[in-house]
Amino acid sequence: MLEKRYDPKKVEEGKYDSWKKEGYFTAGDISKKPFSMVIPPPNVTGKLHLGHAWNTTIQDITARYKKLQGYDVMWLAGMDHAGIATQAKVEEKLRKEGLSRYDLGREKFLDRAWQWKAEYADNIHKQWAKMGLMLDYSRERFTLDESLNKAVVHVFKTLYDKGLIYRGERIINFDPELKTALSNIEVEYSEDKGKFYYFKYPIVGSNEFLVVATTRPETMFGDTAVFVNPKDKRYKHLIGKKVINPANEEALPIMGDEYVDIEFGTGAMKCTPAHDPNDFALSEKYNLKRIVCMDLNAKMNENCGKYKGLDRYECRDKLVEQIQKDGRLIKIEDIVHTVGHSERSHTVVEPMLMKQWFVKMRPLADQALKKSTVNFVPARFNNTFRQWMENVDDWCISRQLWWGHRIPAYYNKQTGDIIVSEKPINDPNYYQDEDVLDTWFSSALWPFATLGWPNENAPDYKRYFPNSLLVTAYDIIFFWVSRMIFDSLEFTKESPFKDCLIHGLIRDSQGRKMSKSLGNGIDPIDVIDKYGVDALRYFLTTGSAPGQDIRYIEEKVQASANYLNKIWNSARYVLESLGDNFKEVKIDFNSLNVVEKDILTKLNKTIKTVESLMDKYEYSMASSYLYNFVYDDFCSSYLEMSKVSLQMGDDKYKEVVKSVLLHILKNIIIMIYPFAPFIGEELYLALPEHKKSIMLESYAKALDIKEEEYEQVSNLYKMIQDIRNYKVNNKLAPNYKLKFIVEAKDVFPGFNDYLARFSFAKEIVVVEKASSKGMRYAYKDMNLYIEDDISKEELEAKKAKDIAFLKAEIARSEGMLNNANFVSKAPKEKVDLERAKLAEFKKKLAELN
RNA sequence: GGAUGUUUAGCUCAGUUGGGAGAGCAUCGCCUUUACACGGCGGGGGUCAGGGGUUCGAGCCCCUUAACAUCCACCA
Repeated sequence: MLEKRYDPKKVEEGKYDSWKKEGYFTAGDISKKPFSMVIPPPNVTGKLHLGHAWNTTIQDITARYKKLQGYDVMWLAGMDHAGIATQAKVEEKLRKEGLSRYDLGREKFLDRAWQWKAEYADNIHKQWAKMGLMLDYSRERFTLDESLNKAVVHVFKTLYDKGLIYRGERIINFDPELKTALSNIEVEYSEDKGKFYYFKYPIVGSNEFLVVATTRPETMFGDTAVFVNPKDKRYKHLIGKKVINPANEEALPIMGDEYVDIEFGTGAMKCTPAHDPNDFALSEKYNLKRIVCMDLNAKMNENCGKYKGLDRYECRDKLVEQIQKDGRLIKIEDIVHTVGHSERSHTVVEPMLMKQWFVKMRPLADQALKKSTVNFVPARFNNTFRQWMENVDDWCISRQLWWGHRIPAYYNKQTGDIIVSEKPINDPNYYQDEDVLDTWFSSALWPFATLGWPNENAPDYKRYFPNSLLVTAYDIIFFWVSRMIFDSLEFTKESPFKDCLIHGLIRDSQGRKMSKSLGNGIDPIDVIDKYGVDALRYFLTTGSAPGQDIRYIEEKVQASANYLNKIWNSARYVLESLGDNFKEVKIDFNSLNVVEKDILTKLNKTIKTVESLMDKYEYSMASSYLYNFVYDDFCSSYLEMSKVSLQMGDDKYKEVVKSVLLHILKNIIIMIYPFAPFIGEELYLALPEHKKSIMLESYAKALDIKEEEYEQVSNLYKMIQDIRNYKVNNKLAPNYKLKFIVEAKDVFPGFNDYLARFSFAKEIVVVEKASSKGMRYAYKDMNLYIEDDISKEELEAKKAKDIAFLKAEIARSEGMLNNANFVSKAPKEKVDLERAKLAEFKKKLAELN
């Protein structure tokens, strides 16, 4: 027998290990149709947060649902080496030991990184288990695995040979703290307070000077020109002359280009080709020198005279001081401008001219735009993807790190010639590039490289690629989804997955992003310990619209747990009702009483609706329909009715009622199970007949029955509600006994018993024509009179209220029906329905008068 | 500057081809009725952001305004 209370801890205990042990998570039943997903591999940097919990729960619901539907579900487990993030963590740990990575050297450092990985992978495995994820661990991959490296190297080489990967000198975003290049999307921009410095630049051969404003004086050592707009009347005459750079006294040409905004600043702009992408473009156009003035620690270099070795900001202060002493500082304004920060270290990135490896994006992006068949859900995210693809720049893929896939390029020590090779080159005349690839370069191959590709005959690749579904949050579309799409189309000639389900971000109760600095993060494990994992899963995946952000609200998790407790207790009632000698009988729908027919019909409709919504990944709406059925139709209505049904009729019918109860319960359990697998399994195993696990079941199936509306049953439910209402309004105790007269041609068998149970009736009389003066309630083809010492005023008040209501309805209905357009243009059913309503209202009104 | 989203009950949010506005929490009243007090029953509370349009009919479709949010681009 079930405990009185749903206790998540007890329910969850042992189940995950047993599922795993039984091999339920392992795909490979080739008699079934495949359904495949790959987990977005979490970084091996730390604990999983609520965002992961949300993302993986969506996938797990899908996996469990598809499995019950009869698919061979393959949900591949895996993790990401997360180059920058992990290396930063490992280095931080080393720093606490007083070491730097250079003290250890590459080999030993990587040993430490692998140790770190092992430790955190272990954490992640534990958290996945807690969440109940049916991941296929037999196929687990890590982005640095040998097999993935093979794919990475192959992709690199192929793209290089096609000219789609090149090594070139361009302005990249440099993270001075982590000392590596970043791609454009690893830079986050924010509105920061800064200063706008106005300096005098003396004009050569004149007493005049030009005022130039800058936010970054330290880059003045890299200036190679000053630009003005040729249409700018103030400066037009100066073009071709020279000015003195107040930082280093060098003469710079004054040049004209329409790029310069006349309105902005002073209209005169210093040009620093090696430290600004726009200036770089100008340098290409006018063939200007490019002077790098910082080293890889963001310290000033030998081009900066006495400032050499200073930190960039220190240099800025000292230089401004110097210029002020020289009398060339005009003013300093406070401004707010957007500044790029490293996504990982949050330091201000330095745009710098460097030699790096790039993926030439245009051809790949164009192909992706033309050929992608990925179906984004919700569809609007297709636009997000397309827009990014249409405007994408070349992708800087080299990182000055050690933790990652090392670039398979080898340089000739004498000539510097480059060989890109899939196999290591051991020739002593060559040395390998020191850099590694951007983490996303390998993640981009995840859907196929994990399945054995580039071996196109690998069994998993043939069976599970393209993937059926990918689930991720919208903030990862650029980093990952789009890159999987273009790599997949280039290398496999197919889109990597059929559907791409996009969800939002989880925020705190006030709508703020969860972050370490705010200290508003929530550990899923704490939530699970308090409310159970099923409640957390239910909260995360219900009650929100697809693609929207959600807020973490603890009360909602509590509410979810309460709902599960409700299901638990309804199961307890059903199972206790079955008794000891219960034998399930086949339900013959046509021989049932209407009350049973009514609930089975509602169940049927629920199953169909829920299944069609689940098929569309509309988990929130599916759960909402199920909730309404469980709460209103089953628990609040039928479950109470069944108590009467179980006392009616012969023993045979009792067994039928029990079988109906069991049928409903089983279907509820199956439908709630993908959302709440632990309680689902627990209740399933408590059923009198069951398989070894609910994981071996099939999904809920609707009965093949005629789905009618059972008016008499709805009348009964309405009647009960009216009687309860009557008692409350008249301050009568709920169990106060009253006499009822039911006016009806006939009522279904047991009608009086059902009504009596809920109304505590003193007496129920069913007549065809009543002459009662009691309070009257009207239903379709039925009236109810409550015999009581009711005052005349109350009766009159009720009657007046009823009349007013009916008159209003009649007016509304007539308004519609007198509208010739409505009658002629609206669908016939709607018009007929309205006519029927009007007739009913009129009839009732006539009866009242 | 470009794009997307949001605006519905006190709060947090659902609302799938347009056809009588819903949930959770909160609130008020009654009830320890034998599945459940993590409960039951009943109630109150909304000109669905404003304006215009299409339609017989609009929370839903179109236009427009406003506020908030997010992303992309630019910023000497």
